[in-house]
Amino acid sequence: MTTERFDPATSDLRWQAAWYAAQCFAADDNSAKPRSFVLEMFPYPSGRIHIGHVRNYTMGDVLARTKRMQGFEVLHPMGWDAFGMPAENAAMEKGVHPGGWTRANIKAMTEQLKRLGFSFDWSREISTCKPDYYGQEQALFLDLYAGGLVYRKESAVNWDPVDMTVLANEQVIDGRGWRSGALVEKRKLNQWFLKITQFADELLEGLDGLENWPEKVRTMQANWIGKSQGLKATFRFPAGSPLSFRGGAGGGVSPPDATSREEDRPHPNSSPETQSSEAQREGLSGIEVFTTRPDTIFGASFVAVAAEHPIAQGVAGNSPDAQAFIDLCRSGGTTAAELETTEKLGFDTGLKAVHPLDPSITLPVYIANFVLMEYGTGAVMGVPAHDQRDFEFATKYGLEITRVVAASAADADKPFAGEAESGDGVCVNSRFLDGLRVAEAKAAVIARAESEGWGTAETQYRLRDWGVSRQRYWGTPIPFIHCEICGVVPVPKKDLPVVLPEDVDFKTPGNPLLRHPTWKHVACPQCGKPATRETDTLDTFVDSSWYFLRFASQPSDRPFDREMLKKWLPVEQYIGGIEHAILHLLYARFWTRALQHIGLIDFAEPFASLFTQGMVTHETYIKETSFSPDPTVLSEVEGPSFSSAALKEKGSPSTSSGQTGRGDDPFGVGESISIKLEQYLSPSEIRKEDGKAFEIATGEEVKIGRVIKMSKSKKNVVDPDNIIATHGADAIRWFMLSDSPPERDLPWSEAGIEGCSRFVQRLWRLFGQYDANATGEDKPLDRKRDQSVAAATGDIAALSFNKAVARIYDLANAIEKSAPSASRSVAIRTLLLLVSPMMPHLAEEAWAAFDISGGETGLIAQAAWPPVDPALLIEDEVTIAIQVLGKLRDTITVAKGLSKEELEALALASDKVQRALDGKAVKKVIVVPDRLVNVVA
RNA sequence: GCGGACGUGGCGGAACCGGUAGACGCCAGGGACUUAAAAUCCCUUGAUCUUUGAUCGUGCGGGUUCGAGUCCCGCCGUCCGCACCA
Repeated sequence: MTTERFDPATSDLRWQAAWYAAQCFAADDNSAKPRSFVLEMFPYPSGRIHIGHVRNYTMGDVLARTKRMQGFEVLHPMGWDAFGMPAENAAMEKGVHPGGWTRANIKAMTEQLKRLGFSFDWSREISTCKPDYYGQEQALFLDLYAGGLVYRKESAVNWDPVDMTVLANEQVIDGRGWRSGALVEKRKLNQWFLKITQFADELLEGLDGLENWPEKVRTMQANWIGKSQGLKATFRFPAGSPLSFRGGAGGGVSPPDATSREEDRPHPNSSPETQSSEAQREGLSGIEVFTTRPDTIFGASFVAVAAEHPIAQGVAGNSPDAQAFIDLCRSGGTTAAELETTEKLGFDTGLKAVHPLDPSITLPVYIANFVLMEYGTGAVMGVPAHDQRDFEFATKYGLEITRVVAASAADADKPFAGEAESGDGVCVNSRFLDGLRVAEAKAAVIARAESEGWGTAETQYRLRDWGVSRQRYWGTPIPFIHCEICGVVPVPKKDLPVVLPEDVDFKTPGNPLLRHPTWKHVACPQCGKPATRETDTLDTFVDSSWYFLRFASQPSDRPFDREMLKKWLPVEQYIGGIEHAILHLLYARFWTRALQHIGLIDFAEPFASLFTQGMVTHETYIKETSFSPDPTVLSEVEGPSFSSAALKEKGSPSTSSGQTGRGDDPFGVGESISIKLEQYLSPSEIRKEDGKAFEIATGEEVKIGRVIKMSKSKKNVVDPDNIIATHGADAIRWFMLSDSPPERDLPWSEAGIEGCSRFVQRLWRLFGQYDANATGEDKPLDRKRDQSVAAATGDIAALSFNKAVARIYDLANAIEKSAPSASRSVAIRTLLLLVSPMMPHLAEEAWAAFDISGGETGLIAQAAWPPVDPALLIEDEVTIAIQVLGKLRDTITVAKGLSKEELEALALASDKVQRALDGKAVKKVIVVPDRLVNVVA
């Protein structure tokens, strides 16, 4: 072997094999050492590892390796989130089996991960698509069912009539299925739900204890749960004015939809069944509203209900105008931009509602387009003075705007500056509430409502129960059986796992489980009569809601070993992308609490610390081609096929202004039009020179675009395999840790990876200078060494890898500049240990090749982390900044620990200080020992 | 609209608790070595000026302080999340 250069191509594989042979990353359940569970979010086996994975797993690996060296028993596992739609799409497009496709991807990606030298305990590998995993998931699902946390109900879903499947909201684009392009229908299907709302409060309050989670994630989850407290109040209809639509000419519109709201979001701690009757009653005697501002109740000037509200439906039964208005509401868009500009519209039903605190006041009842059926009671009291939406509505329809909250009593009749005032203040024009602060008034109104029986304190959540049914093949079969006699019957645990049949076909759209000739036919476990299996499968987010438990223990006969979980859980450090801030992390928290609730585990929160890493970004390369269009092409430019092909119109006004320009002068009679086509080029098609980019094929300069997340459509992706082949695993790992703080985006660059590669070689040369027999002491280098260890250790613990990297560069620079000595050899050995978690292959190679191990046998992966001598951390000399009036004028290097008087004297003795003082009298001198002296003149 | 994060050289970014702004890396420039190139090594590198030194400089405007990138008040901008949530 030559020691001239480090050769990753051979070394990487050699040490990966050595680690495997020594089993040095297998976590010992029975170890007496302190434990650490380091976990990165497991990947979906899409086919190839991408650079984001590399960043994620490098961070976790550095942490895991460092912790091992520091004497921890580390659990650092890896697995596969292996169920999901891409496998089925591949099946449909390429005619391969989802299972075969997934397993092939797992195999390929496992090789890629191993090639990067990650210190995973592969003996604990999990694939969620294997029956030994999803079978235990079915068992847990049954346990949750037994614990009352699983229920079934009819619910509206997005149904793609072409693909014959349910689509998630994110998969519906402009009302069409993302794959088929078919108009999506709303369908009512019986679906399985998990009662996450029962834990809404717990999940919210639990966030306070998650101090080692990013504030951002905690905030996002809190917003998602969306707790708001207020009053649910009934505004009854006047006596003697029964609702005309009840049983009236309008065809007896009973309010069947009255139940829809409650069905969509069952209230915490109450079953869906009790809610519907409650809701039905509500439609009769009055209108139930929810408000977070009961203090403003005397400012109410109308009541508004949603278009889907039973009262609106009832009115529509008698009034074509009302029906037309409801239809209008439904046609409105729901995108942010549309909502921003949509005018508040209402339809006066002619109905009146009585103010609960003063029967002499009656309020008009409107159907309004801004009231949502899905939230609260689907009806609001309109208080224009203190709610912006109500304000706009009242302004449009000439309704009264009564101020009931003001800065002070003196402002009781202050006019409004064109908008509602939603802030704090004191109540005015509010009778018994006058003078109370908002918070006091809220309590007073609620108390009154409860004592008089027209309302109750109410907490509303934005969070809905978690619908887990998917009409898909490639997922965990929901372990239930439908029997005509016995109803819905759980599969007995002894019959688990309910295994997915392999012999399915994807030639026709829809769920293959539904069409399978035999699979779904079973005997009812209760009565033994012919019955059918549930053919829905579980949302894949269920799979990832408990996989961390399975990593800690994998008994074959139950989901986990409770005692083993006590040893390893919660996960000490979880690392993954911010894109999972809500769904995955909320579901995993819920699942953990649910398991604790039903008594299966002993902790409430799964992840003690969470770290969300930034994305890897890359600049884009844009080739602009101009051409003069003929009319047929121009018309195509407007079409979706063109605009979706990464094309933008820019530059010339006639093209960028689009429709308007075209209307009166379609093709720019007075000037020639050129359209700029923008086409993205991939980094491999580019050569860079002096900060400019050129297309290799043509030599033409191309525009360097924004640095953005790597994506196929922008072609700004780099393939980890190519980088490993060229530079080795350590260089790419080093790049992932360098420069950018790990929570921020990391811009990938060719120059950057080359720099990393050079540093790998530079370290190799430096390690080659190790001389076990060198003598002599180098005190400053000793100090530098210990300071570097102390700092880097802290930086790694804080996941500030970029800072640890800077410390390592710094130490390497210092060693290179130093003369041979025993200190230098110790420093080289220390440096090697410090970089070993980051560049493990180089470290092992040098450890062995240059005999740096110094008597320690075995791998550097098993060596001890370098110790720090606290005495060496203390400098004996310090550089003192000398300021005059806060401006730096001089620095002096003195022995540490000089007294204030000595420092003051030294500062005043400085020529530079005297020159800056220019004869002015010194008023006072501020001395910060061992830091600075500031002379104030 | 609500919530959150951020704003420092050509670039990525350092800077403990208010105490020498720009560590470390990249890019760039100059030099050494070489027949040459690569590789490597050394030096320079915030701006300006009258350059042994001075002035300015952490998005903008104020303030507190002996001293502010850091604290306070008011703006501007960028990014992210949520959104007619009553």
